[in-house]
Amino acid sequence: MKYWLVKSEPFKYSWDKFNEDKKTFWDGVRNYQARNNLKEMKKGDLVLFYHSNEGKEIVGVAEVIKEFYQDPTTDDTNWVVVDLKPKHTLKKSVTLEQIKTDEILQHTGLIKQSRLSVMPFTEDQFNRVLLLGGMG
DNA sequence: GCCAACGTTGGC
DNA sequence: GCCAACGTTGGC
Repeated sequence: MKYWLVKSEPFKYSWDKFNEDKKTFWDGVRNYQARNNLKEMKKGDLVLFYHSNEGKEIVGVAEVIKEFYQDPTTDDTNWVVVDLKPKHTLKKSVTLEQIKTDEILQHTGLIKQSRLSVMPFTEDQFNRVLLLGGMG
């Protein structure tokens, strides 16, 4: 199983909205590196949900329930989506501030490549987020 | 609102 | 194939 992190601006699509919807297809990815990451997601993989701009914190964990397929919001076959459903809400959000100063998490793409919207996490990094999020 | 980082586009 | 110009993202 693999681990990932996706970003969303809460203004556009928040964790709360995601929980109301019960599931969503992850659309709007228009960057090849992020797209390639989407394509590598397998059913059952766990995905951290990060609020960018507003909040700047990891708020929950989602699960991949359907692997990649053509993005229904465009005819351009370059772009794909995956289906996600909410799994856990973190007891405590893990803030960017914490991530930047944490020995394990400061090495994640969130810090090193701040513009990438879909990125892989290692198991260690993933577990560290759960621990800091009060889910350990 | 500004700016750094970085991806993409297009002229040559 | 290089590189300048431009656009977008996201932190501050």
